[in-house]
Amino acid sequence: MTVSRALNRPEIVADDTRHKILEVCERLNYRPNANARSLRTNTSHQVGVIIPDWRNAFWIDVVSGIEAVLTGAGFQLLIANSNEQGRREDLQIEAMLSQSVDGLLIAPSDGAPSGDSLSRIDELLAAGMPLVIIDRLPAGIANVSCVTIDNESGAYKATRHLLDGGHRRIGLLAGNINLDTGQQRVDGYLRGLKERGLAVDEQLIRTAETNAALVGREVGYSSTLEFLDMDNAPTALLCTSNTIAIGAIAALQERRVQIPEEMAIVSFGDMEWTTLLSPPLTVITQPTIEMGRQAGLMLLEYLEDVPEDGHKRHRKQRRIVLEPQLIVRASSVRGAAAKTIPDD
Amino acid sequence: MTVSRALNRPEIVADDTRHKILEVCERLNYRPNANARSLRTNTSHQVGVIIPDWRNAFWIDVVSGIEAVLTGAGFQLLIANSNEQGRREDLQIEAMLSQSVDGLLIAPSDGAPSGDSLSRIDELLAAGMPLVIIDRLPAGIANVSCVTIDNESGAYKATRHLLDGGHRRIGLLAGNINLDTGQQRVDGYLRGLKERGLAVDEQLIRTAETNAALVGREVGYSSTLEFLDMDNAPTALLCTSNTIAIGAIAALQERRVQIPEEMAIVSFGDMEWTTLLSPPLTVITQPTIEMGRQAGLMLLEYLEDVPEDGHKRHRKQRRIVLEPQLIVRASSVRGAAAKTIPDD
DNA sequence: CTGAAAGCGCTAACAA
DNA sequence: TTGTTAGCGCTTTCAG
Repeated sequence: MTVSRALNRPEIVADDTRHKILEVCERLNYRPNANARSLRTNTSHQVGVIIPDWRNAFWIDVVSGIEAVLTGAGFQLLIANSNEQGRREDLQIEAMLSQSVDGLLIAPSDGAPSGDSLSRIDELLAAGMPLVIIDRLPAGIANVSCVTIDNESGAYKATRHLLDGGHRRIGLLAGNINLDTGQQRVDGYLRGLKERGLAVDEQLIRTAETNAALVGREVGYSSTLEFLDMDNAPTALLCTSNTIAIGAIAALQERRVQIPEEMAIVSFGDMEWTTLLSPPLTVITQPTIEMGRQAGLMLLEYLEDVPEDGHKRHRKQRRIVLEPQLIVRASSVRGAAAKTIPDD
Repeated sequence: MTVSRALNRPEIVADDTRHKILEVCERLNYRPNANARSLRTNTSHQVGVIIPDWRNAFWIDVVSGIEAVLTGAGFQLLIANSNEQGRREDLQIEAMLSQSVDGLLIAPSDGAPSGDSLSRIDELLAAGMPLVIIDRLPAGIANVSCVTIDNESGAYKATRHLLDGGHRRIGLLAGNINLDTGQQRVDGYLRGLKERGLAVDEQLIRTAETNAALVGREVGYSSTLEFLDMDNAPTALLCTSNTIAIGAIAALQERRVQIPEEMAIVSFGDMEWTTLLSPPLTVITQPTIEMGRQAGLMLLEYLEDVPEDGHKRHRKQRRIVLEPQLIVRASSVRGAAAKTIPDD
């Protein structure tokens, strides 16, 4: 039918024909079938987004950034939660390919030591699928475009801030160091210590097996209790995630440890409630929404880079690293007013 | 090809043929095209979920509940965020129908006084589309299955709790009363007062135009300041949402008002951080995940009610109302230990 | 500018 | 048990 033309490129159809068609469509409540169109054109205007944990506000913010960019450009989002399980991530990639998504935004899960989904990601790249990796960059994959946050820098800033406050023993509640993001935070902490010529006490570094929220809380709680029981307890705590901080604060409150007098505390991730605590929490804010936006924009470039020549163009790989900021509040400084530390 | 058979109903295919087929599929990295299948079978194994604000943990929890049930049953979720805008909601329903989703789960937005999406919902029902409404039930629609929370009861429990604590002037920071949920919370508050024969002071009831998170915070903040400036200020606050509570607490802290001595506070919605506040926050917990689960299960019933007779079966409408619980913490009682008030 | 024909990848129905 | 045919609703190509 000419109907298709009228709907897709109205300009090449005679005015009155077009009006007639549109009117009839309206009356019949006609709705084009997206599946048929996708089948024919091999394009779906859908983009798959795979995140490891959507109960975590961090990821929701990232997705918000992605959404702002991508739905504005006419794409629909298919959002999947891998739950930090490589197997699930794999299945979800599979499902999205079946839906013939036009592109993919993936934050790789920490699971799957099998490396299964890593090789899948390589396959995707080889096949020319528009793909941008978010936040985490597993060691195994190369030549991929990504948007990440400089975790090393964030941890370094936080550590330096605590050292500047006179702390010499800083407990590090690191998350999952199997993740590059986790390891980088440890690195930043170590750099801070090294810069001041301080020795590293391995006992002050605690890690977790996974980034799952519940586990984070539990690890924050129990590790903090262990710290408090040490002969030579730390005087400051650096929590590498919000959930860890929640557990840590719960432990401190339970033991009636004064913050910041007896224990200073800094955490990754600013939340709406961090200013409500007594004292308000010093944090390293992560540009989550911005990370999503940038990743969306980057993907969009690939998406709009139409393969006119029949097959996938060879694309330049791009990397963006976003800088986190330290926001100093009372939890880490005696009598301090809140202020933002500018970037170096 | 017989391939289709081997993949979909392996049992009706000879063993060796099947093995051969599967092996070849593996080797070629074959992936069935979901669009083609949907086109042919008119079923997509996709379910659309439309929520008003995914930056709000409330809705994310609801979606988690839905996901647990539906992905377990082999359905993929299409999640859309209407941002409380009726127009967007409308477009999203439209888009989902285009994708030929098998069913729809909708939390209607408070926008669109046009009633446009209301009539759309009626259309969907008339067309026999499996549909379950979540959390909110706009006045205009009838004969629809839904899962909601008893907001009236929640507000009533909270009010009674405060009255039992000796409070006689309770400020109500109501959200958007254009929403049935908002109005019900006001009703529960009024019932509490009435039961004790107390007069209602309209000045103590503040409402907002929308449920957007930022607005909630702002309204909580400014209304609380106004309360504090009254000659006859309330001695207790009932916040109908978390975001409102955040604003209210910020205002109280700013004015150095002692909680609960000078102002008791109760809020809807338990969050991971509510116990970290000083004092910990008394809340009405809403069974969000359970609401999602129940809605998912309800939809699943419709989905599995296969239209063998060729067209949509006339289905019984069902309604589930979930009961919220009051968790008493120190923010509403002097020197109280935390405890849960059992249902009546 | 509009119509006709073919085919995207799949499955339902029927035939072998 | 397997192969064949047709057609889901759309767009593309080629004729009119």
